This record gives sequence, structure tokens and C-alpha cells, in this order.
Amino acid sequence: MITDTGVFDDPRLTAMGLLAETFAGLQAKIVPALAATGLSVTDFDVLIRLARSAGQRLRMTHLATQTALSTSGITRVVDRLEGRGLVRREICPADRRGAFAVLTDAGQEILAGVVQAHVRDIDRWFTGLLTPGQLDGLLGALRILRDEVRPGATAGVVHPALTGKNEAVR
Amino acid sequence: MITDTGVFDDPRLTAMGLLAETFAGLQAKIVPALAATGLSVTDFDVLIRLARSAGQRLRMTHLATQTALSTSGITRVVDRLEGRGLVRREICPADRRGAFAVLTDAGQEILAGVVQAHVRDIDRWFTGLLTPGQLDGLLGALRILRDEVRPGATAGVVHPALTGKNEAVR
DNA sequence: TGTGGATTATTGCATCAACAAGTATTGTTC
DNA sequence: GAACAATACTTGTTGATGCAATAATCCACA
Repeated sequence: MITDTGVFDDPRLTAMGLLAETFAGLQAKIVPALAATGLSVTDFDVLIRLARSAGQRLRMTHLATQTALSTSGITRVVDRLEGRGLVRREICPADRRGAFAVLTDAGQEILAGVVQAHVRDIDRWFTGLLTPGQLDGLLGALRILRDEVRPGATAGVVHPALTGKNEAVR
Repeated sequence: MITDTGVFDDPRLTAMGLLAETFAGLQAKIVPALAATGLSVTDFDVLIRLARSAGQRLRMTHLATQTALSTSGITRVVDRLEGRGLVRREICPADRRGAFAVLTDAGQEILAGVVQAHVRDIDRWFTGLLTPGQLDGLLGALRILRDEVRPGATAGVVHPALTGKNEAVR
């Protein structure tokens, strides 16, 4: 049986497909536990980034950069989370154009409640399926790639949180 | 400075975040070349799966399974591609409920035209950034994960294409 | 100090995808 | 062979997200 279809079987294409399928499949496995708490993957991403930031707060723009959402997308995610009381907005005293998204106590509780199940899922479907050596290799390779394709992924994490200034970025 | 925020810094969470950021960043790099031809990532995924299948055709359901889209999602993707002449529908003679999506000559041409640039992007932002050893390790690990999280990812690929029957699936 | 250009966030609009319901066909069981 | 359940696909509706346009504010520089 003929399976070679020329350029359409380039191994690099296959590699990209493998990455895409793995990621999509993995996400499908972790969605339910989050959804049980009423959180989408995006919601969780926003909340956990706030939780990890100094003052449990981040400028809207930084949130957008970190999550790879558009600023309008972030506006709406924060709208929804604010409506549920998990996040609140605070105007930035140093720059009155800007706003912080701040994790509320309720948000922190929701997050703490769902993290355990989420980590269990990750362990079940990802980290726990590989030997320590395989996992280290994988993460090392991913870091190399990530640093190339998303140089700004850590925008705003150092400590602009309290001042709202951009000194830490780029 | 305090950076440890307890459970929110679990290394497994970080690993998952790294995978997500890498994949999202990579996709952002490969989208433009596809978009230049008017194709979304989903469009490309559908077209290339058809190109690789026997008879350049796949049942709608198999397409849905392989792409991880809902069947209604596939209906609409194929609607759009059919509207542009890149794909056509053929009723399945063996099961009149069903339809094949079939890659047209025009679709094959579009695909051939964009694959080169696409492969170049993948090489530039993914496979070319790693040593052969790193890449092998990465792909090996991904295969382990993929086989767990997406056991049905190859639904319909063996040779159900000509009969429309399901003998090859699951 | 005033002016023009950049930056921050929000809103209107269009697109895309999922869920649920509906239609047509197939297969199974008695 | 008739009835009923399962399957394949489509359509109506809803929600999420990006782009473009807008408003408010900041900053650099004359």
C-alpha cells in the first residue's frame, strides 16, 4: 500500500503534528477537573498567574502578554472573573490609564480548591508517564523552544506589581 | 523577595505551563505563513489529513476524531473549504447517511504551495533549534504521552476510506 | 508649559467552535 | 419484517476571542 505522499509526509510536519496532538489531548484530560469548579483553562491561567505575582496582582497588559490573549480578550476574562468575585480591578495610582487585576480571597480559595485535582491530572496524564530522565529531557527541550518563541512570556513578573512601571520588561 | 506561593508553584504545574507556552508560541510563529494563503491552522490540519489519506478522502466523523473537533465543527470547516473549492463532499455509497470529504486538485495545489513555507517555519522555530538527540528525546516522550491521551488519534487511517466501514477503528 | 505621539484599557463587530436538537439511514432483535 | 435503538451528519443557538476604532492618560521635547 502506498503511504508516501511526498512533501506531505515530511518528518518535521509529523513532529509538529505530534506536539499539537499531545497538547490538545492533554488539555482535554485536564479540562473536566477545572470545569467542575466552573473554570475554563483560560480562567485558571489568569488566576494562577495572579496568585504567583507579587501582591497577587498584575497589570492588564502584562496579563495579556503572559497569557498570549489580546488585551480585549483579557478585558473580557477579567470582566467575567470580576463578576464572580474571583478578581477585582484596582486603578493604578502611578498611571491612571492602567488597571491592576487583583486576586480576591474568594479567588484564592477557588484556586486552592482546584489545584490539587489539577496537579493530580497533570501527574496522571503527563509528568507521571515519563521516567525522571525522560521528563528532564522533555522540559529542557521545551525550555529551549519556549525561550525562542515566547521571549516575553514572563513580562511583568519581576516586581512591577507595586509600582505599575515597566522597568522589568523586555 | 518571597516567590514561593505554596501549592501554586508545584513543578508539575510549571511543566504543564511550559508545554502550553511553548505550543502557543510555536503556533503563533507558524500562523502567518498559513494565513498568507488564507488558511487557518484548522483548515491546514484538515487538508493535510485528507492529503495523507488513501483516496485523498476521509469520512466526516473520522476527520472530527482526528482533528479533535466536534462533528458540527467539521461540518462547518468542510462547508467553508468546499465553498472555496478546496474540498468536495461525496456521498458514501456504502452508507447513505455518511459523506466523504475529498481533497480537490485545487486543494492539493494550495496545500503544496504552502507546505514549503510551513516546513521552513517549523524548522526555524522547532526542529532546527534542537540537537538530533534532543529532538529524538522530545519526540519519544511526546509519543508516549500522545498514545495515552489520544488513543483514537489515528481513527480511520488504515484503509476504511474506500469502503466507509469502521473495521480499522479503535 | 503646551503639543503631538505613544500607551492602556474598553467596546463594537465578525468569526469560529461547542452543545443540543433534528433528520435520515442503518442495524438489531424478536 | 416491523419496531426500536444507534449512528452520521446538519442546523440553531450561545459563548469566547481577535481586530479595529475609541477614549483617557502619559511622556518627550520644543
